[in-house]
Amino acid sequence: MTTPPGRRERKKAATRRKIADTALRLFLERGYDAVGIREVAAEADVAVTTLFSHFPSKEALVFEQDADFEQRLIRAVTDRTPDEPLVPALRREIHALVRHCTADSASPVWHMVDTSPALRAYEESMRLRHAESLAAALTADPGLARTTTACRTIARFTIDAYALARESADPQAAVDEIFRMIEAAWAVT
Amino acid sequence: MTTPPGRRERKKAATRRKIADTALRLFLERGYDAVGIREVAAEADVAVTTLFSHFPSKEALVFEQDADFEQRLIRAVTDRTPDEPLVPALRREIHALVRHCTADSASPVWHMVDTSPALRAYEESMRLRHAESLAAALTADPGLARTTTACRTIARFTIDAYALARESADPQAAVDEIFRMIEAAWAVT
DNA sequence: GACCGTAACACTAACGGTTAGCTTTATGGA
DNA sequence: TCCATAAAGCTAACCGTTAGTGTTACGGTC
Repeated sequence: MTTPPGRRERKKAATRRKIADTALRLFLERGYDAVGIREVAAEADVAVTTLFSHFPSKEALVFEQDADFEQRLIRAVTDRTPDEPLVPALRREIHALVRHCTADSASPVWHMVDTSPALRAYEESMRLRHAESLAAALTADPGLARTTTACRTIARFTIDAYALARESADPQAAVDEIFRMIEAAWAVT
Repeated sequence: MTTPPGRRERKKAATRRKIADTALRLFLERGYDAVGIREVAAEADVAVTTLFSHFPSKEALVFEQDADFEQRLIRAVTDRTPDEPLVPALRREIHALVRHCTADSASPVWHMVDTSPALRAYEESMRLRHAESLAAALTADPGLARTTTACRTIARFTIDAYALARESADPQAAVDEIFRMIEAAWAVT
């Protein structure tokens, strides 16, 4: 634990980043389906097996920051001030996440995701994992005191809000509209 | 429409059923991952290309009745009596669907689904399609008069209810609990 | 009843993602 | 200095899936 990132770990991180950057660049230049794994590996100057030791699948190359999304959601629950109610905290975080991924700079990536069935399917199963993590955080919060089913339901609804808002013409308004519904749903539990 | 299924169509249906039955039998006997497509095709005595002309993917072999699920959901909306409110109609249908797929006879299949990541991912993207169809039916219902976002939201929530209930220890109770939340969400739109 | 368009099926060969098995390199600690 | 081990590499395949190209047999038409 006394090791301020050693050379080994730095090299590993560099390899990982080089692979991800190369992959994203090629995908955006020529299309996700038109670029093969062998090509990404060659361009990043690594072996195919190395690529797969850093990323579990081709789709995962596109969702590199996967874990960030999950962490932010969970922190929105665990790091909120003791008197702040749950749903507004979730809404605030979803607002921020939607704003982040509908920003102009991120738009080419999301356009690519939206037009590739494989990427859409992968994203959806990712979101499911996030919903499960969020549900676990809700269940663990002693201030909430709801059933497991209620927690899992609100977690799913929250992820739904993100997904629906992202596809909406007016994402921020959609978040508000859906969260009014979530607020009501939470209130009856 | 005056054609009482000709021989051609009967043979096609027979081939389709033979493939699906063979696949399900092999999958249950030896595990989904342990049985390859070439093996299913050989056992059903068809060419691999024939198999893929009947089913779009290996996973689709397991979810043969896919379309039924979707149709039932939509009919629950369109075929309800003019004065019956929406949410109870949806709840009734989800109750029936959950009962159907948690029946003892269906349990081995669902256990297989639950233990195969590929099948779970496929099921989830199937449900998404169903949610979109349901949302379209809701949007088209002149008696509802809600925003597109509200319709899509309720459609997703309904699918969530199905998915969560199926995994719950007491599925019927879970449906009721989640639908109390959906009822409240619908009421505020 | 012969005839033709076509739907269903078959065969081969390949492509692209993914993995197993094994070797090589280089880093961090003893 | 030397060893254990993590990282990366190479080969060779497996598996789902598809394109390309016939071949058969059904169904409607003359």
